Amino acid sequence: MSTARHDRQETIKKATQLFWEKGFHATSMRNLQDVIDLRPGSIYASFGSKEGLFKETLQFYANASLERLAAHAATSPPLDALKAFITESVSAKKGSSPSDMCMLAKTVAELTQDNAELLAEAKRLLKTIETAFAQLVTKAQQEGALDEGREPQRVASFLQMQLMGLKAYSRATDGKANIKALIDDAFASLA
Amino acid sequence: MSTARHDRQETIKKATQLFWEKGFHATSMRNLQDVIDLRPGSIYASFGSKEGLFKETLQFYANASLERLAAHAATSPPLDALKAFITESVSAKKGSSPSDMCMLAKTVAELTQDNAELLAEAKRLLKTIETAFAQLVTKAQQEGALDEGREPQRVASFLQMQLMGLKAYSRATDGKANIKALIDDAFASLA
DNA sequence: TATTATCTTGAACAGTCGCTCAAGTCCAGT
DNA sequence: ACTGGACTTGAGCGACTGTTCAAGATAATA
Repeated sequence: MSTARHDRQETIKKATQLFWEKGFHATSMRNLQDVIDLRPGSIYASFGSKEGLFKETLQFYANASLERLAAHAATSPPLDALKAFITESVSAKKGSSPSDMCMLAKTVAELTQDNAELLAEAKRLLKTIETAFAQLVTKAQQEGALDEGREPQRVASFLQMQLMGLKAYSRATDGKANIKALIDDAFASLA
Repeated sequence: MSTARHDRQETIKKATQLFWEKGFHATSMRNLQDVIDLRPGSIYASFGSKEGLFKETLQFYANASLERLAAHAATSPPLDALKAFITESVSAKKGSSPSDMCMLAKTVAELTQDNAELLAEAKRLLKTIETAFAQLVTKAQQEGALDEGREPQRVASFLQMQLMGLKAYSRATDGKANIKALIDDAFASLA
């Protein structure tokens, strides 16, 4: 039975914060040791390598995103849930989240085939989120809130692309741009 | 009376390729030495530091982008030029450019305040490109190709955001997604 | 309390990082 | 051909990288 003296989930959470802020390469194991308050031996016993730990933080991040989306979907109609999720993702208050970027998109941007497994994992998780989008779009169509002629997968692609663009753009402009207006423009084509 | 034995522009070009592909942190000075075929002493005499060289590659990249846009604008109506520029930027054949991402967006995604000057420079260059977009939008309005009610700056923001999203999304899906369709969707709201 | 199994520690490893500088190479002017 | 000055070279600097492992600390069982 696991009798670890440190909470694994809590460790992953702290590591996620740091990796999300600084990216994979700019985060050193010594940074991590300080932040998660564990010495190398423990980290390597738990996660095997820097890559192993990073992979778990990616999954942790994606999971948290899916849960946020599900929470919106539980209380709002599908389209409203999607818009609320995207708005919340993009316009999170400065400082409340480690980076203005989506951690998965940031990872895909940063890594190359030198870290093929991590790159593939980030792509896979993005696809998972997109699938969740597509399911909500389908639900919206069944409820009559959206034209049935549109292919759900294509709409989901469009939304995912928009979300990536909005977050990247928001970061590039220090959030000074009129993000709300951009989101409205983006959703206009769905109305 | 520059009598340098190596062409400075050519050096910057090669460095741009490498930085664009691997990003700032993952590119080591030893990688650079091999690719641009210069020893440390020469590099530091010419560029001062890794940061100094990177800064020049950012400017080189932005300049090349502006020139591409100008070339389209010289032979096509403004809106067509914009769409052509974006299409070309996003759907460049795999392998022809070092990364599927925009180098400036990639840099903004990667860097933090630990490299404040480089981060600021990348943001500034993105803004420069956006201004060029806005000028073309204004021209389109003067020629009657676009509703005058729209604020050019807002349209330019929207386009910049779309471009960032398209490139990031294209990278995340290995170009397997129907990018053409996404571009059409993006431009649809301007028609 | 003694024993055992598990978890944690931190010094140390080989390798790489960005960078410097004395020595060497090259070429223009005489 | 020779000299003077600009340019290039590459060994090597101190600091830092991801990682290992023998030794120590801790909790559970007897």
